[in-house]
Amino acid sequence: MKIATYNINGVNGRLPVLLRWLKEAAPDIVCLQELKAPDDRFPLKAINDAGYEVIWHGQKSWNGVAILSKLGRPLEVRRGLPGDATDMHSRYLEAIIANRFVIACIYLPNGNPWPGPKFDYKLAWFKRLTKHAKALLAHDVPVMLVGDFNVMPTELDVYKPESWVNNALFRIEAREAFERLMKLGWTDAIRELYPKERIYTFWEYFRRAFQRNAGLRIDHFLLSKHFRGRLLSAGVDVKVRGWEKTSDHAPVWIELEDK
DNA sequence: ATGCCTGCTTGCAGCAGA
Repeated sequence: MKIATYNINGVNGRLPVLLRWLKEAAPDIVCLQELKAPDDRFPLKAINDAGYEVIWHGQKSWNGVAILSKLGRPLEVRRGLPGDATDMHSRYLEAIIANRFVIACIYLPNGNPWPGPKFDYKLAWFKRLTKHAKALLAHDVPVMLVGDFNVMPTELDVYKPESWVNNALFRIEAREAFERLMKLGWTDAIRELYPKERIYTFWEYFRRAFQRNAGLRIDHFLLSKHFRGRLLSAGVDVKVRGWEKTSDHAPVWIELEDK
């Protein structure tokens, strides 16, 4: 079973890229972030025609998440992260896949500029996520948190760490929040298989970042202990970042042994 | 320190992204 995450940066503007990648990579499950479209502008027919059932939570202009599946329609269990009824951003969607596991599609706030209210919102969101993640783990069923966490966990995840220390994606408070989440018992799937390699999932549009491989690793798969021993492979479809009209993120994927 | 690019908007310049 192949599961992917892809910050698409505009699901309609990038639709040709998305469809081409879906056809080539053929993942069974896909978490999308940054749809940048309201619910009624989601390209449902194109996604269905590509062979996927889908649930989505859109929003005008910004944010928006979706879960695509070839294994039957995802059974939605939650839209929106609990803990703040006033938070209207579409950043969290949780579903059960094929009665086998829970998947949470996550688009964690960017948080820039630091310092400021956006950074405070990021940390607050992180705190809510960690609390909810703890509750999820308490159910003792297979669960994974998948998506754009907008955090580089370590210096290995940044092409030039010293120039990012005051950026919301790499501020120590954000890294510590990520670590607190991880300490609940999650496995970072990419790092599990590649503990020491420089692996990036995002490259800025400017400064010829992609050509220079000046990238960041901010899209992650966090797996509960139930998946131990089932992680077969993982990777980043880097070439997609080089396509015309592409997102600034590349798709990231893992392959799990079927059970 | 800022902008670099890019998508989105009851758009045409400003915001957000990372």
